[in-house]
Amino acid sequence: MQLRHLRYFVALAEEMSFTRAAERLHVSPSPLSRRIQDLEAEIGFPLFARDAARLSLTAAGRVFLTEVLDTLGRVDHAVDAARLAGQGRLGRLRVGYMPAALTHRPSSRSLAGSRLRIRSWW
Amino acid sequence: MQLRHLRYFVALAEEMSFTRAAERLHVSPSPLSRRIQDLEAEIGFPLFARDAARLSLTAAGRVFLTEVLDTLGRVDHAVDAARLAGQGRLGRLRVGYMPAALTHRPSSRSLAGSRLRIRSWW
DNA sequence: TAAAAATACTCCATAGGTATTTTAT
DNA sequence: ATAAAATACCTATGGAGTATTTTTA
Repeated sequence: MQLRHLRYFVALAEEMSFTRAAERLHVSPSPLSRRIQDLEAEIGFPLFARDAARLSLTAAGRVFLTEVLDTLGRVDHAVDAARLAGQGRLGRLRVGYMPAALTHRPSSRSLAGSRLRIRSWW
Repeated sequence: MQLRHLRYFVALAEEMSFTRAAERLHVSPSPLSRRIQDLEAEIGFPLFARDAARLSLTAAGRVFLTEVLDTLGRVDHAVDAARLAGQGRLGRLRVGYMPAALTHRPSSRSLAGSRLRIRSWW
């Protein structure tokens, strides 16, 4: 499986038309059709239902779309985060659990000495 | 960028040797070397430092490794989740915020009628 | 000098384009 | 009959293998 296949899938799922999705991807409908078939063959189940000339996502396809959108977003994020780290603008991020933060907003003072800043709260 | 490149990167980052990583990937060291170069050229910054015949990850490379491992895990998860959905064994998952759950374990009764079950708690 | 990585060169697999056929409206 | 998708066929690009060179310990 290649990222290209996933991007083709997203375009088709969002456009729901091989013709329009192909335009958006700057390829002709033919390779798009085959890449989608390749993808479905590889994962072993259909992502689209082609019955009655109307394209629709299968139940599996709907879940796959959600997951794939998340995955593609993370690919971009991986590059961004690595670039920032390379520029020294991002260190290791430690994620912890802070019971008091569930009810009280931490003071800026408690973050002194780190590069962390409070950007949002509820 | 292709998933293949990311898998090659992970293998090399974990083995820290083109020779060993190539074995693990069942390819020869030559294409591995070029795919890594391709990847670095594409993202625009080096992931490995090759100085003094000793391979090491750059700061950017360390962050990229973390992010990419997460991404690759999500690709697998996307397929698994979609397959389950196709078999009718997974519906839409709604994630919410439940204040009481922060201090009290929800009763099984409160989940009656759904397919949700309590699998772990703290 | 030995071992590992990079490079040169060739071959093959995968992806894309165009033309054509099929299918449903 | 028309429009969209699938298929056939050919071409082109990207990836892999082998052989060779470079580099460093």
